[in-house]
Amino acid sequence: MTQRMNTEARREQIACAALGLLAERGSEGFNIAELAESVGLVPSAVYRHFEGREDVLGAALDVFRDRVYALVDAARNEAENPLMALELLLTRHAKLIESGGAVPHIMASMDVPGGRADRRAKTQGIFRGYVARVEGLVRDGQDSGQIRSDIDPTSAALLFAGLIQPAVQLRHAEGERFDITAHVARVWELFRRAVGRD
Amino acid sequence: MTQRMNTEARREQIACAALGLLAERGSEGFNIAELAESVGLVPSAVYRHFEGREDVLGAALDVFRDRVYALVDAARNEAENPLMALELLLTRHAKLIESGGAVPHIMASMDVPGGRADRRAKTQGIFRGYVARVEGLVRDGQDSGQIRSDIDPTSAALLFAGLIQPAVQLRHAEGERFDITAHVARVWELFRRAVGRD
DNA sequence: TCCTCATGTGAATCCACATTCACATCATAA
DNA sequence: TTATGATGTGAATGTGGATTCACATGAGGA
Repeated sequence: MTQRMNTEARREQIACAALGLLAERGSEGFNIAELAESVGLVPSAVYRHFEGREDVLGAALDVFRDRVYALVDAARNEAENPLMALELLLTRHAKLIESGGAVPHIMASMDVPGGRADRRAKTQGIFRGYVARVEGLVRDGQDSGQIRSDIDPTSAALLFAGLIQPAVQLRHAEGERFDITAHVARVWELFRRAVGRD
Repeated sequence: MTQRMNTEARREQIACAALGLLAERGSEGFNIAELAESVGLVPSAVYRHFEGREDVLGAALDVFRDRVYALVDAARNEAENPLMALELLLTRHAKLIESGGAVPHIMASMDVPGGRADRRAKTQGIFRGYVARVEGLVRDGQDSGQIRSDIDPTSAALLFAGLIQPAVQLRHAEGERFDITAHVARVWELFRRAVGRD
């Protein structure tokens, strides 16, 4: 038998693995059997820790939310000023995409229509929260004078989000041939010209 | 019995209906029973005209591709110059989103990972084609001097695509409360400042 | 040591769909 | 008018995957 674990640790482990599968296969291809195998369990064991498939997906999204928000907060804390925080955030997104990390990948493909209503609501909430945080950075940038004050912060935040989303798709289509780091560097210049105060 | 149709017309009708359902439910929620009902047929009748579910989805994506490309080409033909073509294209995307039209909706939520390999390849091909067309507009804009020539056309095209994608998500989350037309007008100004030659 | 509860297992079930099939019906051409 | 092929129908059938269940096992306390 597999090494036993208390349910709290197991839940966390399963949720993380689920996030990985979700990023890899999408919610359509996500299935319990593969999830169980990826953590060295038998499918039925998953039900010791979760109500069911939807519950697992919900937990995976919670992990996702925490990671995304942590990414923004880290960039905010580590950078010298709001504009540099945005740049740092952008390059970190790019790195995650390059390494196959789940976060921005899911953010981009976030099933707009798919899935149950409550799951949809959750993903949308996560996205709103992300945008709100970026919006906060934009406001700070406006206060510090780096970002033009006549710009609508929400628009700027959505523009920022849009710097990555299409790149993720293209990355998926082209694979290695599409250099996401270089792309991000270029669109960052465009973004700065769009919102910057020079 | 339902009114008979020759298989060509029926295929087209079914493919269009399938695209609608795809936009509404996503590929995860898409099912033959609902599709059949939406065109007034019984599920098994669908198999008179298609090999199976994947075949239907493929046909729906063909319709999708044609519509998207037609949208770009129309904007290109109707506008006076490349920059105005991009603006026209953007506002038309916005209108479609507002009216619940499927096109940009699917473009945004385009299952990056989900689905069978061949279906994925198809959606990616459509996206690449879209980007390539926008890229062509950008090049034209550079030739005509409206767009800075030191900009990478691919980057600009992806930035353009990114103007809409996040907006679609937010629109879905906020519903009517999010005024997509107004948003698009604002990000267009940002886009123009980013790529324009003034 | 023995009890008991939490966790893990393998073998059923269940279920939502896709898919198939034998038959009905209509259009049309001879 | 009748024969034939194309299209539609309803009732099976098949199937992948989620979920349940009876049982096994190991860890920790009495």
